Amino acid sequence: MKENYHHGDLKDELIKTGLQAIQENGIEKLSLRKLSSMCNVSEAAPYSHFKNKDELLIAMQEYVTRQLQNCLESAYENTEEKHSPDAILNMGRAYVLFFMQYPEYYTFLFAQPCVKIDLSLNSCGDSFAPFQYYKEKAYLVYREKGLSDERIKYGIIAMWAKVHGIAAITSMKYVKRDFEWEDILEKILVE
Amino acid sequence: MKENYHHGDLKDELIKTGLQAIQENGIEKLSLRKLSSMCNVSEAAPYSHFKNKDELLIAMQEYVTRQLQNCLESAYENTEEKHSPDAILNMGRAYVLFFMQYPEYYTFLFAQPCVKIDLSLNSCGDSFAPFQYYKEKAYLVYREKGLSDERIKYGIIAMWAKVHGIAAITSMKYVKRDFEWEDILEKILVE
DNA sequence: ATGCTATACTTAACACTGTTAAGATAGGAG
DNA sequence: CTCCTATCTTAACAGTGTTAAGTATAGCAT
Repeated sequence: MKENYHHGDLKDELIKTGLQAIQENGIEKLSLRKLSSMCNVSEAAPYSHFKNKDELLIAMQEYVTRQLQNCLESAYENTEEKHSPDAILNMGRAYVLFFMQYPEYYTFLFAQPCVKIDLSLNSCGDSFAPFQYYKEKAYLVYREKGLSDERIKYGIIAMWAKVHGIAAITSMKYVKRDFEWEDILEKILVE
Repeated sequence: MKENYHHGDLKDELIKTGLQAIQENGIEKLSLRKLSSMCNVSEAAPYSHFKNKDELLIAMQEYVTRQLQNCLESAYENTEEKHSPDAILNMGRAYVLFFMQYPEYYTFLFAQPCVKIDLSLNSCGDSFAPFQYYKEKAYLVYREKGLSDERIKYGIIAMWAKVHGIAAITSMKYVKRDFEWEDILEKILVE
């Protein structure tokens, strides 16, 4: 029977239902065994597709990171003047909004010891892709302004700190919903 | 024997050696049983002092929060002109430095579902004490400048976002050590 | 079609986790 | 001294990640 053996798409289903479970109950409530039974599969089945739980979590993180990346890209593509500060603001909005839509993702992405985030300006390797993308686009904006490389570097990191800071705060539990993050973002991001 | 029964100070020792363990290996590697054996005590001993593991973690979080609070207070007390922007900058430095000294504390404090952080301006209840303190002192600074209450409110939250953002980034694993957070903080915090 | 083989799965077991129930100990109050 | 209460121990439970050994199936070669 196809019911039992050869699920066909278990690897993907583990990632997707795992992320579903995280959205609902947070990363801490997710166990490999519960996830397995959600997929109608025995407890050891995931080990055919992932070396261990961490490898599955990394795959899930990569999936989320790609989603976030897509949000940033479409935010950038939808700005008319791509070299204007609007580009930075729009991406910032997208970044914050992403973690407001999926508050559990913030902890999942950044509190787990898997994702590598590199903040040096000249990093191109295994950096956090959304920041990499953000950096490149922001560079174009700041360059248009005629800023020195030194100032651009500081500007980019400062911008990242502000955007990421708002995201960190908004995705915290017990943060009141009347938090006017969008106004604040506009005020501190555009200078 | 005093060796076995009536440890005498177990509650405090659990908190302190627990935090020691977190500093070294992070919150994820800390188990109640290992912690118990570190304190030369059986696995069920902590339950005489805490209802469950979460209650112990909350006590540990409160301990760390008090430490952080002390850092902020002495940073404020050590600024000559208490109503100048220097006060805000000094507290920001203290905040970031705290999480650079104990990088594991950031995840422990903010990724755990225990600490409540309330961001509305008029909150006085179970808010995050360091932010509460930060808010009060910053209010005095902004008031000195003659800003409107509306602008003060935004200013404070924006400031908090920037400081907390830098702290979030610096305490991430894989963040290069050449991250000039102090320069950046000075540039984005003083306006 | 048959048989082979690699892949995907199951079952059973292991060590470890948090937690609880029951009982043992010790220090202090009467 | 006796009893009481707080503090601790031992033993057990269910749940966790992980591994070893075995089973089933799909796809391939023959």
